[in-house]
Amino acid sequence: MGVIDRQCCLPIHTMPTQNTREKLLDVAQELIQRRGLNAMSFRDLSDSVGIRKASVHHHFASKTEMVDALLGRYLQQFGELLDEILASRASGKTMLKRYCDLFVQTLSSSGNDKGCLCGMLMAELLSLNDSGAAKVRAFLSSNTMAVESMLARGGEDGSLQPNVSTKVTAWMVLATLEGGLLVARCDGGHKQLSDIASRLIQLLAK
Amino acid sequence: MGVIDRQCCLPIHTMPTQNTREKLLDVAQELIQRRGLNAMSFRDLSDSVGIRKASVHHHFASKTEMVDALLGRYLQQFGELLDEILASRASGKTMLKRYCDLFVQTLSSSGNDKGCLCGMLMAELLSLNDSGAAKVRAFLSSNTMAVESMLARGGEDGSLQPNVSTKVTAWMVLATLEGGLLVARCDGGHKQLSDIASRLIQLLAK
DNA sequence: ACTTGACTACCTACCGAAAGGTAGGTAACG
DNA sequence: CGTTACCTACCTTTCGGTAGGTAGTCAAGT
Repeated sequence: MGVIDRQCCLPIHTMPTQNTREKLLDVAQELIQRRGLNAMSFRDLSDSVGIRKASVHHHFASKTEMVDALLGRYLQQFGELLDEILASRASGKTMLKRYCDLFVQTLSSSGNDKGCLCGMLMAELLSLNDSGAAKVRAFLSSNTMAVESMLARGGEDGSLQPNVSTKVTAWMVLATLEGGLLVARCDGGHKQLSDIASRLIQLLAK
Repeated sequence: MGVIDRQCCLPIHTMPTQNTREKLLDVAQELIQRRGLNAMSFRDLSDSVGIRKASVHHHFASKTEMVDALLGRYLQQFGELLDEILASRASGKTMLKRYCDLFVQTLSSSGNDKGCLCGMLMAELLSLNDSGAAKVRAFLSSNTMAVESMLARGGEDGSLQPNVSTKVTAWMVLATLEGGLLVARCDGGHKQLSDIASRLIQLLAK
């Protein structure tokens, strides 16, 4: 009762546990997407959330464990976005457009500053533990599977070339978007990524 | 005369100055391509080359200055490779294949471990100084210009679609290769990147 | 021919800051 | 009374970077 949080002026102990943990993950994700894993520290997290650095260890025993937890959450959230697209009755081409928009929005909603979480971590793969690296690979796998479905759908409904429904093409689409995000982030911004995605779809359609 | 280098058993002062500096850049490039900029330290460099950490500062005043010098060297070397491809009398499609091979070879010659130097640094862009960031952008610019030339050439000689000779398509090609390198490095290796590149060229050709 | 002084390429020893992480305590909740 | 969510205080290691010294090279001056 008498103890007041200096930051938000609400009684500390009335705040649900999950909030701080989720906030830490939010900040961690933000920082990794902007600066990269090795340019982010526990001090950055604790300062942003308003707790002490040591208290972060109450939620995550180590940095690698935190990244692992972050990847778990991210995989689930991204999986839901993929399912949402795949569950619609849109054409394959429209699905692919919506999928590309996920990447464009990452850039346009952040002042052209954020990369893909897994894209950043792919570059810093050797700083991850086995579980973290496996989750990054799981991200790649679930994405290519989703894209493959879209390509197959597009081949059936006539919105995309029928013969592009291959695993390799799905990998190519993912590579283009991940690379495009990386490139556009440090050069032409979301407009550039949007152009790249349009050109990609155009090639797969005609 | 009497003073002997512990490492190579050659008189220290008969060894040309440039060697140590170049060796440091070699090791730095290797480490950045494998682990990333922020996972590499001056101690890593000095240990690999066989001098003391403080002596690295004799060659490079700071870490950012070292990365800047590394990027300068890399830009020049990569520029020569691009010129070599563009100066040949091959078809546009063949040129594009050779260009893609530059990325595939990075992976296949390193046990699927190395990424593109500028690809890694694009992810860690905020850890660079202004000059370094400018050089990364110069890398992107010179690459897209080169690819654009290849696409134009391919449009003329009939080996590629005539209407793909746009800046946007060149950006797309670069994005696919940078992203493909990133993806293949942590999943399917050089074979996967080779497949992605083949599929890309196929789309641009037919 | 001999000395001088600038220069190069290292060295040892050290600095403050920041990193990830630990130990042990406290206050509220159920 | 145990659990949760924090705290202060402190640890070791590593980071980029600095100060100051030493041995050898080399060209100019006398």
